[in-house]
Amino acid sequence: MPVKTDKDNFFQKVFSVARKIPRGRVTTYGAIAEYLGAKSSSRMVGWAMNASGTQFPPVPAHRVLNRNGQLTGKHHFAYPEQMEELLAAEGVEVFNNTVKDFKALYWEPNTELL
DNA sequence: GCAATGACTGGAG
DNA sequence: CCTCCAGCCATTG
Repeated sequence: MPVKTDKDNFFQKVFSVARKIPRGRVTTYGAIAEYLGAKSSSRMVGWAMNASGTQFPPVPAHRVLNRNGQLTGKHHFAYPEQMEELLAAEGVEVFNNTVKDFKALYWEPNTELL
């Protein structure tokens, strides 16, 4: 398919998948990285999310957590509380920087999206 | 071009 | 689920 957008293609791919995360569900950086075919670049996913705040439409980065279901990136939002607020607004309970029943809310793009 | 950094992950204890 | 160790790779200085 005609893509050849630019070097920021990696970021766009991350944003594209992140926006497909259903409301009230969460996923991990590794899941997105794996879906992109670069599971080894899970760190880059996090880096891409760093630019999510500058992208439009806004990317639900609050639905992206680490493998433990922890809100590792909460500090990168406008304010740390925002991540919990957004998750709570979607019915996701957060306790001590960790999503409650994270395992049950876990959403894998390559499995449920397709 | 090398060194340091990071919103990470998997395995082992 | 928690902690420690080592690997991975794009971005930045």
